[in-house]
Amino acid sequence: MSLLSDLRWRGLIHQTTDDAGIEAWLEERPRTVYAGFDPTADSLHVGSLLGLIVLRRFQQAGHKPIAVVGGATGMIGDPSGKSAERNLLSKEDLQRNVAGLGEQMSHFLDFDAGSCSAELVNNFDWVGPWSYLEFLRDVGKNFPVNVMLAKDSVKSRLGRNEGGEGEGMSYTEFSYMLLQAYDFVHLHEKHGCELQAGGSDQWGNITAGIDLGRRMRGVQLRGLTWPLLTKSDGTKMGKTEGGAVWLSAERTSPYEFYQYWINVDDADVTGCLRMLTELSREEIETLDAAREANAGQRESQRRLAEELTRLVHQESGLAVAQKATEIFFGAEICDLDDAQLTQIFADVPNKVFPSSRLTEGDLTIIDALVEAGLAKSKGEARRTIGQGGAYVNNRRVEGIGDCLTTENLASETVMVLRSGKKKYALLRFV
RNA sequence: GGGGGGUUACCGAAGCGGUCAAACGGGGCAGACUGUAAAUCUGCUGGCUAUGCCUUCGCAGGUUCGAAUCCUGCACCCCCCA
Repeated sequence: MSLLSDLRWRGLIHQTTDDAGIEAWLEERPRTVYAGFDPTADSLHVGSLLGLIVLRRFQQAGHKPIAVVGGATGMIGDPSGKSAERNLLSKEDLQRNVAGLGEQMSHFLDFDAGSCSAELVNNFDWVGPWSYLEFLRDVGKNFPVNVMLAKDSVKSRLGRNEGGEGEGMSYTEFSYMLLQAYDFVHLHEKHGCELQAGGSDQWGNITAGIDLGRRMRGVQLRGLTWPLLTKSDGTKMGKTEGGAVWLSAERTSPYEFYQYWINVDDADVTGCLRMLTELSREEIETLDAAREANAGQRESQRRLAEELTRLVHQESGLAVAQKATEIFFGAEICDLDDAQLTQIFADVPNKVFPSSRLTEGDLTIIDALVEAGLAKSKGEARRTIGQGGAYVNNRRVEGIGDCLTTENLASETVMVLRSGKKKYALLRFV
């Protein structure tokens, strides 16, 4: 199957500049494709995962991917899809963020693959040296304002302003598309890049680049967009109450990441499997059929979580996430050492006690629940235990007045206390 | 300025001298069920050194053996008349 028909089947094609010809054009010989990434944070999140995966697929099909980090454009702020003016980031913040993103991308793209090696570039490198006058003369000259005003990203902001709502748009944001358009021309010149891919909200910026290429250099560039990753209820994929789901283990632990995908709705899971994983069409169709027959099995979600966690956090991260899942959902805790427990429960509040309290029988489970913050008062702790909601190392506590002893240690110095289904605390005895 | 009504636990709302740590509903917590879903069902829901003790019904006093409940003053809110 050709790359493009695979992408189509996966639902990754929203629009192309050349529906009829682009498939053959891609089959003809290896091409160079680029996608941009916003350096608004030092880590990518699920929102930008799709871009990485699309580039990865292009590379697997023998094309050369270029990931552009918007060190320059990030200073301006892309108005596409935004209702209000963006806050500008400082140069230093951007530099740090760009470095962070590069590291993450290395897990998705192969930077050492001969002629189709991936490249990571920062558009600050070529935008920075421009002087304002030069830019206006060489680039700005090619942008008819009436065309710019017709772009959706601009029209919606101006329209809102007339109605008295929204904030309109600054000249700075208005200029954003010139910078991104010029990126495309630059990449064509220096890297032979002829195709820009992006989310569907990037269409206006992509076509601006194509127009600029034609005007400045008389070349034919191409564009392709993927649909925005949304859930069946219309909200964005990759958001939790706690904020975005990040790709860095520091911001979103492998366990949380794994859990996010395990919990994807039935209605959304097939789309995620197609768009985000590299499972074959046959495998995905088998999963779909299995899910329709017995949704409770949730094999689809499990595979999705597994594939993505492995891709983002490698085999080791997946193993930790799966072990943590097993434990967080009730498996009795045994045969683990301090280091493993500390890692699995890294996100859980922990409390240190002198070990003498264990040997002297000075620590009742009631006190432990209160001191570890799992109960607001001793009364509440008593109630929880009485109702069968307290667990030590995932084994239900039977006696209300019981004391903890060294017998209860799960490993050398650690004990795991739990209240209810999910509230955990780690007790460390030193 | 005059008259009336209100202020109860996380929220809403009963209670009108003892049986009130305070009905009921929501929320929250725990349990069962289940697909780590939705719905449903059950229990709990001020604190403690715990068959008892302490603190809570706008605030401060008072009456009474006994007050969330009665009286006085204060604060805030709502309505009606000027």
